This record gives sequence, structure tokens and C-alpha cells, in this order.
Amino acid sequence: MQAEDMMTAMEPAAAEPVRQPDGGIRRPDGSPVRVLVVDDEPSLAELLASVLRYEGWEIRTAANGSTAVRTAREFQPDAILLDVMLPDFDGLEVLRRVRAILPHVCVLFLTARDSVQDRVSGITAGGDDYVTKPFSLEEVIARLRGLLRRAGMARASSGAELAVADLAMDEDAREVRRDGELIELTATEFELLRFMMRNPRRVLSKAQILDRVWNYDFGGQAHVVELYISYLRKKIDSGREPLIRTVRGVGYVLKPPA
Amino acid sequence: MQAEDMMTAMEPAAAEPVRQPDGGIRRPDGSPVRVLVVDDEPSLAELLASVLRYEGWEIRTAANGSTAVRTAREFQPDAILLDVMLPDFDGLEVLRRVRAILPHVCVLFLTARDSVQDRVSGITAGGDDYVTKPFSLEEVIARLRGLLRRAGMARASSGAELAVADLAMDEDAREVRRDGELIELTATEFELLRFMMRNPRRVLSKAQILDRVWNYDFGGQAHVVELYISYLRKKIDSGREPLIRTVRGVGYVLKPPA
DNA sequence: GAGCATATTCAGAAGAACCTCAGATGTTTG
DNA sequence: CAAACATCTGAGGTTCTTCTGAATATGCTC
Repeated sequence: MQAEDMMTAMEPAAAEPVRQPDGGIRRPDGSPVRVLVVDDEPSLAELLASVLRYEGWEIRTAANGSTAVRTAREFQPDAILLDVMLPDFDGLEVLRRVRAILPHVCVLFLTARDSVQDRVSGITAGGDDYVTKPFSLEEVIARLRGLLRRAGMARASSGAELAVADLAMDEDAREVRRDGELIELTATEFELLRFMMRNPRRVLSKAQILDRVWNYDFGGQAHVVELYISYLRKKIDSGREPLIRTVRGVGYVLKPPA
Repeated sequence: MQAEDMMTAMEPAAAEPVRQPDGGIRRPDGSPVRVLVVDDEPSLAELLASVLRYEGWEIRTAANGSTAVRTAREFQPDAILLDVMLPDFDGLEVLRRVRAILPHVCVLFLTARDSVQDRVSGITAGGDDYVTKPFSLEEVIARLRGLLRRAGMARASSGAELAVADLAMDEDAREVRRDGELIELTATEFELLRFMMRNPRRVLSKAQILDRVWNYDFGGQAHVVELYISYLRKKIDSGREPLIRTVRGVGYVLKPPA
């Protein structure tokens, strides 16, 4: 799938599809995936909605449990982003009711850090997943893609593999290799690299990177991005043809050597 | 130079379209793109409006948040230029309200330099973008075009590629090639060349170039343009058929060799 | 061709952007 | 609970850009 992306990107004159954001995640009939976002904080719901919309999916939002159930019935989503803490009844209750209507819907829970242990254990058994607030948008998107992929929404060619030149990433195994050699990355380094590998040959600004890779409540300086780029370079570029390039005054690009 | 601007501006829909300014950025139905400009400083809003009108787009302006929301509902813009600092409520609040009405509208935020400090997280997340004041008009236009292009407003032929003779520019990757050979440019050199490549075969005065490529508050001499033209020539024309020509007493042109 | 206006190039100063290190803080793990 | 690790902040040093001013070159007019 990455190969496909790169080809369309490299063929200039070709009637270039504006962007192929969904990365091959579609409904079996080819229509865009539908996602319902349920969170009582409007700004967060809106943030998620706009990001997912940009991924090429169809989005509805709901601010409480009963609206969520009603919207689910009418909208027939393929996946639900579900805050476990809702004003009326909690996420697990919503899940029960929604499952009565849509038995196969994928659910990604959004939970507060401390409420992880008690409530949500066991949800991953059903194939569902969760992320803890505050999360990074990359993480939400990646997990959502994972759920949808496993639920059979992936086109044949699109697996969990990313590649740029001799750099390869297996998202499921969380393994990164350069020229076959395994490279150990920390969580943040991995997410940063994933974001870059998902957008090869595109210059990404530090602001863009911060917005996608760091938690949405991160209040620090864009300077961290430089730091982590430097970590990444040490691990994947040192002593080799560099794949990560600085574009001064703009940002960074990941691309094969010229 | 200034006179030329005024002339073409004064006969708007008149006789022959000398120039196809929108560069293929149109609505799917072929009608011109609509842009709403929101800034409380009238002179800046007017400057933006007139430049964007000259690009061939339909423009409305608003000076505060509530007017912006109302105008958005009625005008149904494809994109919004949105100052984050508004007298009534801030840009993100405006965005939230507008998105409730127009889920797919593109937003380009205009932010003050110092507010990069308290930068609003998520500002680029949904595919939206921002520029910091004081900006150059070229930058605003380029980013706006980028947003619209990615949002699917580009006609088939118009990608992020510009070409004049054997000189090619990929805006997304920020790559410039002459006859296939990659050429490294600084930020200002890149913007200057982009402006010239967008207006091939047209003589551009130094004043015009200064107005478009340099920040609107630039106080220096027109002499910088000469300097940067000389930098560009060294990088793209040296030892080859020159593409950049001086028109003495008038300005510069970029055009294929006769 | 002289003189003038205009354009090009050079050199250097000032500043911006970037990279890296070292250490503080917080988090996970044994 | 301590050790190991991950993440972030701040500061120093480095490199790269940008702009100014002056020196040189080019072209135009008479």
C-alpha cells in the first residue's frame, strides 16, 4: 500500500488523486468508513471529528449516552470512539445497548488514566481497544485503523506494514528495521517515526508533528520535536544515507536518498 | 507596476482573461472558490481580500467572531482565513461553531508571532493550517491553495507541481529540479521562485515582488530583490540557458529560452 | 565614448533556526 | 523501594539566512 502511495506521488503528470488519506481502509462496498465520536467535551469531540474527517471518513458526534445510542441506530457506524465517562450513563452501558443494534461495530474506548484498571479490563477480549486520556491523535488513528483492519475493512494490499527505502515498520509488532537490522525505539520515537512514514516526501512542520504525535494537552515547546528528531537520527540514520532531512524554517521530511 | 495592478483590477470581468489566476482551483461545479476573511484590523482584511479576489476567488470579510459565524452560514465559504485573536471570542471558538454548520470547510489561522508561545494545540490537526503575522501574501495564498487542493478543489491537471521549461517545483516536498537535478533553496529563495513560476512570461516589478514575497511589514530596500535574484540565478541558471531575465527599468521575468 | 542610471556581486554583521548535551522530573519495572 | 528508563527543560554552541552597504559591472542616452 505504501508502494502504491509512493507511485502515485512520484508520477507527476498522472491525474493525482487529491490525497489518499484513508490508506485503503474502506467498507467492503468501497464507501468511506463511518465513525461515531462520543464525548461530552465539545472541543475534544470536535478535534477528533476534524482529524478523522481529514482521514477521509464520515463522522458524527454525540455528547451523551442516549444520543449516542440513537445516533448509532440511525447512522450505522463501523466504529465508535467512546468516552467511558458520560453525563448520563457510562460507556460500558452504551456499548451494551449499541451492541444490541450493531453486533459487529468496533469500539475504541477513551478513558481517564486512573479508571483503566477497574472498569475496562476485559474489553480488549472482545476485539475492542482503548486509549487513555490525554492521548495523541496518532495513537487514536492508529488504533482505530487497527480495529477496522482486523474487522475486515482493509483492502487487500494494505497491511500493517510501512516502508520508506530500506526502512521498514511493522505496526502490529512495533518493530522497526533499517536494512534488516532491528532498531529499538521508545514509545514517542516510534510514534514520531510512524507519523513520518505515513507521510513520506511531505515536509511536516514542527507544529504539525506536535499536534499529531504529542498528547493533545501537551503545553511545551516545539523544541521537543527537534530533540526527538535528533534521537531518531541517531538510531536510524547514523552512519548511513540519511532519510530524515531538515528543511530549514519549515520542518522535516522523511524521504529516500536522492 | 502598481499601475498595472490597478488596471487589471479595475476591469474585472472584462474582455479577455489575460491570466487564469485560480490555477485550476475551483469548486467541483466549476464556480469560483469562496473564501471568508476574518480579521478585526480592517486594513489587513482589505489587503487580503483584494489579493484573493485577484486570485479569482469570491471573498467576504468579517471583523469579529459572531459576524463570522453568521456570514459563514449565509455565504457557505469553502475556506476561512481566521485571525485567532478576535474582539468577541477567539478563533477556536469560531471554528467550533462554524464546523457545526460547515463540517468540511478549510481553515487557515492567522496568529501573532508571540502567541506561538501559547500555541493552540490541534490547530493543524484536521488538515487546517496557520501562518504567523506578519506573513507574506505569497505564503497565505500558497497555503490556502494547498488546503483547497487537498480538500478536493483541484481540477485534475493542477497538482502541487509547477513547471517552466525544464525547471520543476514540487510544492509539498519543497523540491526544485532543473533538468532533473535537485536544487537546494532557502525559504526566501523558494518563495521568490514560486512567485515567478506562478507568473511565467510576465514581467514582475521589484515592488510587486516585494509586496508579495516579503512580509507585509518589511521595511527594507527593494535592493533585496536584486540580491535574491542573483542568488537564484547562481543556483538555477548558472552554466545553463538562462530562465530569469532582467527587463531593465521594469523588473524580472521567468520564461523559457527563446 | 562620457556620463548617468541601473543592476549585479561581494563581504560581513546580526540574527534566527537548529542541534546536542546534561541534568531534573516523572514513570515503569524488578 | 530502588533502579532503570523515558521524557522534557534549559543552555551552549553551531550552522545557516537574511539583510545592509559598498564596490563593481552593465546598459542607455546624448
